[in-house]
Amino acid sequence: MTDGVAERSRPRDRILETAQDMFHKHGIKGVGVDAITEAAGTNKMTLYRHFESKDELIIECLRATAAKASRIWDEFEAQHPGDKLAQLHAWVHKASEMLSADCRGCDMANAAVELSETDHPARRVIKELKEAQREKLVALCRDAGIGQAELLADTLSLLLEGARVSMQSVGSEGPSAQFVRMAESLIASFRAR
Amino acid sequence: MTDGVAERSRPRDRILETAQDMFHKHGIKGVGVDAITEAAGTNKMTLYRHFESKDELIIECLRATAAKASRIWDEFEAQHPGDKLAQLHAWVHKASEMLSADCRGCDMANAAVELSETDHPARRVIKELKEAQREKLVALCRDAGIGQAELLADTLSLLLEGARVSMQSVGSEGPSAQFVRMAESLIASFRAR
DNA sequence: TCTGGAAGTTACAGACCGGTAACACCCTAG
DNA sequence: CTAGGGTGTTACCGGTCTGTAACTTCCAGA
Repeated sequence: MTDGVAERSRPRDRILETAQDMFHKHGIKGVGVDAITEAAGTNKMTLYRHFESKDELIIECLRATAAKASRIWDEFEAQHPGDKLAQLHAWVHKASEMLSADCRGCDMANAAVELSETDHPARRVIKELKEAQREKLVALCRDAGIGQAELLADTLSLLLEGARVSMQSVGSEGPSAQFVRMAESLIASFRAR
Repeated sequence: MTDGVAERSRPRDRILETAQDMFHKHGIKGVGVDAITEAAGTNKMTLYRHFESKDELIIECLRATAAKASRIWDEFEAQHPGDKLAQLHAWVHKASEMLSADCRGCDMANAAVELSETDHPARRVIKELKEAQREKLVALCRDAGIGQAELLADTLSLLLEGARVSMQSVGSEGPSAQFVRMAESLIASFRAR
């Protein structure tokens, strides 16, 4: 009984995609490898032929998620070629879209919360990927002609990160409902300097 | 071999305090009841005589944590009686203090991330406690004479929530390092309106 | 001193976890 | 047609988890 994800692609790809989805929905510690392989229409042995451990699978999932996010940035560039300020507004808009009612937040941040062991191999990967995303946002702000680009980028980052975690504790009617308004007025005030 | 927490208080109190500490440090799913009772200098049977399940213990821990946070607000009032604006700045200062290097974030937010089951009994408690905290911050902003009190309170909430989760993924040198600066200039700009 | 309840101890049930071994199968490249 | 690699199947290992049963020990209050 294969589910929606289990198209006739290669087992490794099905496992990776299914694991991303299940880790996102149920958390990393909330889903076992048996459940992943079953949902992917395969079995545990095949998983362990392609990934040396569950931790490795977690890391690959995080990298894949980051790669998907990176593709969204390419869309911003395609939709507003050269117009960095428009791309920044597109970022705000896209971010607010992802704050839908059943939002489960950022996979990397959630993983950092769940994997509390300070020496967990996924932690350095999370840090690397998050730092890369931060650099991209800083560059976008800078190229959009904003003076204190780092400060704006960091503020927007914290607002989004906070909105995603707030949604999970108080729901979509909480503080996160005002995210767009906060972000837009922030950008306006930074531009006015 | 009793540890630091295991003073000669009653077992229930020791369990509650130890569980708070261990849930905070290692996460809810990262610590079992056996480990809690051992660290509390007691045993599993005693735990289950005082708490009907691990879920009940989790909920009691969250309530206790919220009660501790509430006591900090009393300190603000004691330190700056009647001066709500000073209390708001004290809130910012206290929040930044808690963003120390090994910060593990907000217990309620972390629990919401870990307990992904939508019908988990702790989720409604988390929502209630978080909404109460939000109301307190809104009231503080309003009493400090700020016009758009709800918006400021929600923005500060998201910034703090974001800072706490950001610390866990990128560390204390990330965006959260600018939290005080962001919060203070936010308050200033709201007061200028 | 006696007694009753709280707490400690040991053992266990039943489920799930990550990970592995041994073997059967199928499908494609040569 | 055949050989071999990728895949599926079943069973298993040792460990951990929440939760319970049955029993013993301790201690405070009458």
